[in-house]
Amino acid sequence: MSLRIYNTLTGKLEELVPLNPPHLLIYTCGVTVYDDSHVGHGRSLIVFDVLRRFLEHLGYRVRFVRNFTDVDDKIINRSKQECTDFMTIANRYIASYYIDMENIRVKPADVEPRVTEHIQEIIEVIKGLIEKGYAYESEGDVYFSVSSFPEYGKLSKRNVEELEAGARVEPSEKKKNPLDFALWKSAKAGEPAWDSPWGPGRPGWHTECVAMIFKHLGQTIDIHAGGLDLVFPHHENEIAQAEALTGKPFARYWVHNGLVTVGGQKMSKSLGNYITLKEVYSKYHPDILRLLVLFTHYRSPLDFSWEKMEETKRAYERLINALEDLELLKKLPSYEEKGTHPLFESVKQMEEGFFKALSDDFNTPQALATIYGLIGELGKIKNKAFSDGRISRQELEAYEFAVNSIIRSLRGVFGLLEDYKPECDVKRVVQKELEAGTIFDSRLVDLLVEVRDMTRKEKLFSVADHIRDRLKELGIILEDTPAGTKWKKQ
RNA sequence: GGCAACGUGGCCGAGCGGCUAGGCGAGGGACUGCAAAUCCCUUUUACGGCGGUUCGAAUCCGCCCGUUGCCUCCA
Repeated sequence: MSLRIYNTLTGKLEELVPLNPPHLLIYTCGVTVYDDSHVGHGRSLIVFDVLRRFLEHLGYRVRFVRNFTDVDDKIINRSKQECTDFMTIANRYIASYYIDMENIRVKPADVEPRVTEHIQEIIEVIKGLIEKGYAYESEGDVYFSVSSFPEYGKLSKRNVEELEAGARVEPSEKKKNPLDFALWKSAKAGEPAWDSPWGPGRPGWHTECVAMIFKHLGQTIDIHAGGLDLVFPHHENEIAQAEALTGKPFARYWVHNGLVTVGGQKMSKSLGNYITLKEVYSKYHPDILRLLVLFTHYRSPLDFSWEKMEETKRAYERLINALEDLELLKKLPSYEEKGTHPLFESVKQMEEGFFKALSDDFNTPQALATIYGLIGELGKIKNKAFSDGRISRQELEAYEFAVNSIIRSLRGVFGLLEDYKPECDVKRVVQKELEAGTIFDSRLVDLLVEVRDMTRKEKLFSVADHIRDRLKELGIILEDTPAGTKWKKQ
């Protein structure tokens, strides 16, 4: 199986053919570390994390690089506000980023380079561009000359004349052309600076990715990924520099994820409508954000709301219930039945559908639909077993087979259910909170459930209901099933 | 203004020439001591508007309307 994916460069769906199979080189533009990451960053990180896992699943030997922009105007401004140096700010938010990534279950990249550790490589790229006549020095700055690169605009489908007409770029007498962009910025007083052939200064934004890709991946990579808002000018400018310098294609496939909106408007720092990842995972299990992201096709806009988080949470609970119910079904008396259960075939179809959907432009919503189709079938088996008060061995085996298949698919590729263990999940969470001193011991809940079951057998329902009500006030939900009482948090 | 997307049933959201996507919500039923959970049934001209191509269009083409993104830093 291979992947057909939309390439921004060609505007078409294309079959992914790596340059040197089975090796696959992926670069994704990481974050600028001047503040906490928000849901918009989270979506991009989750999407490409899952894409990477899927490609690994397909058998590619993926080398995945994601950078940190750790020096730029916003970081410098922030450091001025706080009367500290830019590195303090960068290090603080890199640490914050790692906490976020752990909490939303995004795997670390194979290489996570920082701009400030690649100044020399960046200078080499700029020197090369000047030598070849694509860039020029001007009063300590260095600019890329857009008019020297005829293919400029090919990624974002713009032409230079239109850009010039609508240019909102501040006119600068240092530039020959308003569209020219800075490769090197001369240092102003009090700003971080590195020595260079053009005097002290720091790199412009777009060169860093080129230099880091050359160093860690090579001159031509397979996939270059990022948010849709990076297409222009960032990725356009990367292509111009890299291809001007090497004369080779820079990236074979350009993959961009759609943006996160709030009330239809782009989530962004400047609009102030952002929600940090920390706020999200302080309220919800990390899987729920992942599920929300994966329920939308990666190229569509995703409108974030807390209502949608609640909806997704309910959908997630339905999934978890279906998995957990295996343990309840095991407690029922079983009997022998002839033949193979048809569910085995459904599981096979689900798995095929799941991977087929992902192969078709990474259609995660379609892949989830196959999973939920199977969950419906599991519900039917459970319903029948509970009303019969028993289950056939064949059904139980088929159910377990299905559960294992769902877990394998969701855990391996989607990065969901990482901490899921049947029967232990809720208790583990409660135990964690116990250690934090915010809740009681799960063994005490077990005890109360046991006592309540005794009162129910004696038909002392008012006592049983009182226990259930009081536990509910404490955030513990009891559910009576034919196979016994189960409890969960919240 | 230029460029690029998008407009699907109560809401969200796949599909992109013929075959019930899926999720959430709502109503009814089964089950239950009562709940919860679960399943079943219903939500039976869903595809912005108007034309066109076709045996057949949500799906292709044209125009119009509306929303958004990019054109400045941005995942």
